[in-house]
This record gives sequence, structure tokens and C-alpha cells, in this order.
Amino acid sequence: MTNTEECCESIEIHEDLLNLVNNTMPSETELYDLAELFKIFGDSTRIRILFVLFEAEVCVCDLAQVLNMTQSAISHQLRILKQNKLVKSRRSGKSIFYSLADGHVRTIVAQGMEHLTEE
Amino acid sequence: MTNTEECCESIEIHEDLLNLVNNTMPSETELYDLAELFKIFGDSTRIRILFVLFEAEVCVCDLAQVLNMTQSAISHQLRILKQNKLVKSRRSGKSIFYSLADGHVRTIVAQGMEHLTEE
DNA sequence: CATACATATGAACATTTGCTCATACTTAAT
DNA sequence: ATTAAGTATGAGCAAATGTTCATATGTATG
Repeated sequence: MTNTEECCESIEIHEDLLNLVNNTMPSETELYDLAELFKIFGDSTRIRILFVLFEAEVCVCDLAQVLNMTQSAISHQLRILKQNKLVKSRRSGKSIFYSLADGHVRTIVAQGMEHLTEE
Repeated sequence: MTNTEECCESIEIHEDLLNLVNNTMPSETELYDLAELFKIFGDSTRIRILFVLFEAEVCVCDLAQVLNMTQSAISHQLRILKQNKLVKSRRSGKSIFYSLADGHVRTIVAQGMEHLTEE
């Protein structure tokens, strides 16, 4: 049950650390999902899509035009955003309108911006 | 100055959208930096490192041991975390101790967790 | 029904990314 | 000065990722 491996020539501290980590760290699944979530925000195309959706509900071709990108490229990214529940869609005639699905999206992006602007 | 391209067979809405986007969207550089920031959080190894650092200041070999990974792998990731100012380091003898550099890190991760747990 | 418009999707390709391995750097101890 | 411990780093490789291209699906209109 105790940790017998050595490291940095000290043992006790590591036991404490192991206990701390085992008690406070989320499960592997949660950690994986969390990383997956942030991965979504980690692409400038998707970030730009989100910033447009902060302002208005828009259709795919509008997004493509405003962001100066291929309709296909936008569609692929919208798929990812939708699969991860960051975005929802609504059909209106031939067009499909996308909008934010969650308030957390705004908060997370805002926190990221804060980190950047503060030095 | 006006947008002459067509899309979805409506023009006026697009002008409004364009104005909105041009006025509210951050610069290309900011958007890129923002995506780069989130990219850091978008890897489970780095997330796990951060969760350890939420609890304590630890040296590299401790991290490697607790997370059951190579010292080299951990070092590479710490380099990335440090370059992006999410983590700071302090030398003590042969060891180098790492700790959180910024309170935003906790907030951002917490927001991400919230998004996951709420449905 | 045929056509055009709006969107979605699969395959292919190039780029990026994270780990491993080997090795270099830094500090302390003998 | 040597040696060993702790850490950093570059090269190489496999896996993941984002875009393009071609094509399919869905919807309205004539």
C-alpha cells in the first residue's frame, strides 16, 4: 500500500503527495473529457465561429463568408462544436442556423481572454 | 465598402452581421493567442499536471512518478506550460519545483469542469 | 420531376502534436 | 575532478488534426 519507490531522495513527502493527488484528482474519464473540451477551444477557426455566435444566430454560409473560409471547412468545425454541445442548430428552409448552446462557453472564453490581457 | 457577395439570398442581414463581427471580434492575433492558450489545456497529461499543482508545489520527478510517466515526457509538457505562463519554477538544489503561475488557471479549469458536470 | 441552393460528409493530404530515446546541462557530494 | 542525481532538449516516429475536394443529402422552386 505504501510507496517504496524513491525519488529526490525523500520518501515521506511523496506519500503525502500521493494521498493528496489520489483524493483530489478527478477520475481518468473526467480528466480526459476535460481535455477534450478544451481541445475544442484550441483552434482559431472554432474560436472565431464562437465569437460570431456570441453576437448572433447565423447560418453556415454566413459564417463561411464572414470568416472567409470554405463552407465545407466551417461545416466540419460546426459538427465538432455541436457534438460537444457547445452549439445548437435550427433548420429554416434550406438554411441551418447555429447558435450558442451553453452559457459556459462565454465564461470560459472570457476567462481565457482575461488571462491573455493581464500581462 | 459594402458587401456585394450574395449568400442565402439575403443581403441586408449580412451587412449587419459583418458590422457586428467587425466591431466586436478581437484581432486575428488575439484570436490566435486565445486558441493557443486553450490548446494548452487540451491535453490530458497537461491537465493532470495542473491538477497536481492545484494541490502542491512539486518537482519534476515527483510529477513523473505520481502521474506514472517518463521524466522526459513530463519535462516536455512543463516546458510548454511554463512558456505559456501557466506554471512557474524554482530551483532547490538539484531539484526544480513547479507551481501554478496564475489564478486564472484554476478558474478556467473549474469552468470547464462545470460545463461537463452540468449534463 | 428537375434544378438550384444550403449543408453535411467521407477520403486524402499535409501539418501538428506528444511520446520515446539518447544525450546534454546543472548541481551536489565524494 | 569524478561521479551521480535531477532536469532539459533535440531528433525521430506514430497518432491526431484541419483543410480541401468530390460527392451526397435535404429543401424549396419552377
